[in-house]
Amino acid sequence: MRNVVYFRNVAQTKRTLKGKKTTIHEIAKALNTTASTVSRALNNNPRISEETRKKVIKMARKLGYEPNSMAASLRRGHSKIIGIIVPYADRIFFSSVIRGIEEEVKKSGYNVIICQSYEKLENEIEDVNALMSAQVAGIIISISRETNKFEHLQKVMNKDKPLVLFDRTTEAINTSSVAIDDFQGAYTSVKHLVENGYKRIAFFSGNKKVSIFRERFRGYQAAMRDSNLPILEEYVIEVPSEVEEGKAVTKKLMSLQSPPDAICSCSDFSALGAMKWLTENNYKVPEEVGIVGFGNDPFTQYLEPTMTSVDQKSKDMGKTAAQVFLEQLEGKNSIARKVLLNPELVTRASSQKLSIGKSEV
Amino acid sequence: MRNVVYFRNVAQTKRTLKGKKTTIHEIAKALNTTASTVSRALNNNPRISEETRKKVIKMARKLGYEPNSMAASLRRGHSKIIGIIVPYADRIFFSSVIRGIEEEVKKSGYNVIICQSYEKLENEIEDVNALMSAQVAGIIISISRETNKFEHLQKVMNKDKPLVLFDRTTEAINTSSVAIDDFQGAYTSVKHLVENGYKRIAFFSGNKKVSIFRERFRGYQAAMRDSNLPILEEYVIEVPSEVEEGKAVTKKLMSLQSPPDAICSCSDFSALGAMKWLTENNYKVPEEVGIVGFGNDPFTQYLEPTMTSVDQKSKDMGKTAAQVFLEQLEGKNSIARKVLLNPELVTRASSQKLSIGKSEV
DNA sequence: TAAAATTGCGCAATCGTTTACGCATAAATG
DNA sequence: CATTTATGCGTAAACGATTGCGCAATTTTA
Repeated sequence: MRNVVYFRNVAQTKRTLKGKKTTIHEIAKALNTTASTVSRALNNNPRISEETRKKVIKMARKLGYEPNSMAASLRRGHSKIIGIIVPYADRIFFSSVIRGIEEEVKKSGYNVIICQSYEKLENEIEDVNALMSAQVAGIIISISRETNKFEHLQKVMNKDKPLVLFDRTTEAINTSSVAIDDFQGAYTSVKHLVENGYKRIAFFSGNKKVSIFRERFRGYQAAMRDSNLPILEEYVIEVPSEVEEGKAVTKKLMSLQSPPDAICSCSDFSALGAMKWLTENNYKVPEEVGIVGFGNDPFTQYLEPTMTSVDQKSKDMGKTAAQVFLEQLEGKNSIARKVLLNPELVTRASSQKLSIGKSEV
Repeated sequence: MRNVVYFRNVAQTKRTLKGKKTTIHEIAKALNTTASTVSRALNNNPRISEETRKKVIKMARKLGYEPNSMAASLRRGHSKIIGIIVPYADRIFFSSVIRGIEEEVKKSGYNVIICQSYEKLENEIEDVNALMSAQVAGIIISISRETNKFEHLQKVMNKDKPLVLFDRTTEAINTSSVAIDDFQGAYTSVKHLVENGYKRIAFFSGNKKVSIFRERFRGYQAAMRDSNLPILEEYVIEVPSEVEEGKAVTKKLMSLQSPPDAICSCSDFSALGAMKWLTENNYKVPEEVGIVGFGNDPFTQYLEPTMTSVDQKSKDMGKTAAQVFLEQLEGKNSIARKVLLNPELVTRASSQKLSIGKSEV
């Protein structure tokens, strides 16, 4: 089952010019000075004359000097590398956050090293160890679903290294975090549905053990209450974030005596399942049933009808996490920050039975 | 425009236990031996007795020893970190490859550090420098569209560090690469369309300056020729990978005197544009026009109709790139390998006007 | 049983920087 | 003009591991 069509082996140019990598010592020797002067010149230390600095830089270039940041890091006690741990690096949400972080920290000369926990606590712990061993400047992490112990994270803090949680946060350790306001996300979704004339609004919940899902559920409850709508027990269902699950649940929901006329979901995928089942069974979306997803996965904009969804501001989240991290790193404040970002409801066709073209009631 | 709802500042526990990180020297002292013995014991050096090894490991654990891999790397001359450079880390294709690489190299104790070139040669060069400075073991890269000089990559090779290209490769430097067989991908797509009864097959090409697109075009040509179908000049169009572009081009195509009855696209997005325009204008897909995309982006499976597309084997590609890299690293062969993976045509509804339910003509 | 090989471990150099100290010389201050 | 203060740079000790070399003690081989 090797997926290889053909290998082609090409003789490779013998690498000859072994060129002994040049260090600051060579530069010093060439300039008849010492390594300390060179180091200082290269690091813009004010205690060096402009003249010397110029000469050093010139010679460095001439000799093709390339700094060894590992040696520097060893001496300094930490590197300019930031560890990131996510459950999966190829989920659009996480890869987008990663991109946001990378963009932001690069400005300050940092790089990021990526680890995946695959939702396993065990992997997460190993990753933390590997990162600490690599002497990262600190860690930015979205904890795995499984994580219920936090010694490994506490250890990071004990070493005085910045630790920033994002999206999947916890109150169990006292450190900075960045997340979206999940309550607000769900609240806005429901309000939007109400404004568009839907009244019997079902809720696809997530695992209530996870705080972000509890928050979203609270948002749903509050919005329903504020809209003077009843919260029916049979309308609130825990649905895994899968298309098929969404289909199955929708089928059940629609066979109730009094089926819902809208679905507010905690996941784009279960929302998609709902939409698929409905259209396959000749229900009109959004005319008969309105749908709002959560996550604003790219696919939502390509569906027919296009799907309204809550955007989680992933890139912003990355950027903000990076900022909080760097702030912590500069050591300005040893105070834990809890940042909540505003989610954005991206309204599309699936939730607007009224006034197609207009925006609100 | 700061997207912050509220900050909450929480007093942070004063970190007291400064605990002087323990090194192999402390372990040695505690055991009344030397650092070399400890180092050897910890690294499974055969020249150490099992008894001593046991004692060392026990003491290491007791003292909460954590290795400083930077010190080790400095001594060794390279770290156990692999640099990855991609145009964008949040594109599903790249993030998927990254995941594949990470999964594979982790087994050998390596970590990956991610850089983004944003399709700029300038960034790519800077990234290479940063990675070299960080003393990475080597680099795995998908070059930017802009990259037309290769000194920065040659430099990596000159330092005897493995360099592996993936997807976006080049013949300009003599190093290993992993890509899919783009010719085959397009060829199979067209053959599939022919087998499903389509004859007037248009081709959405990419930028012909890029080799992967040239290959795909060759695949299209060959398949048409092998099927005894004419290649009409007006059916071959260079279309940027955008939904709107796909729409516009399709509109033009369908207003030809003799419009195509199928579209083979080099991009899922332009293919989606085609499909959107067609359904919006009351053409039936796949009955009147068949469509095949390229990339197998996740959204293709959620469309209505579901879209046939060529899967680029991104995770496999990552895995393979990692394997080739590690092989190169072990230094077994200083021979450049050019690996081509087989793409996989994922057949769905958009390309099968015949025999819905059956598989072939 | 003498010679050779193996085992187990210590010594000390090394990887390439950074940085606390110290010491001149020059400039600023009173 | 005598003190400070500032400027510019060298000395040498880290940072924490790895490893070639050497030397006993033990085991194997002939």
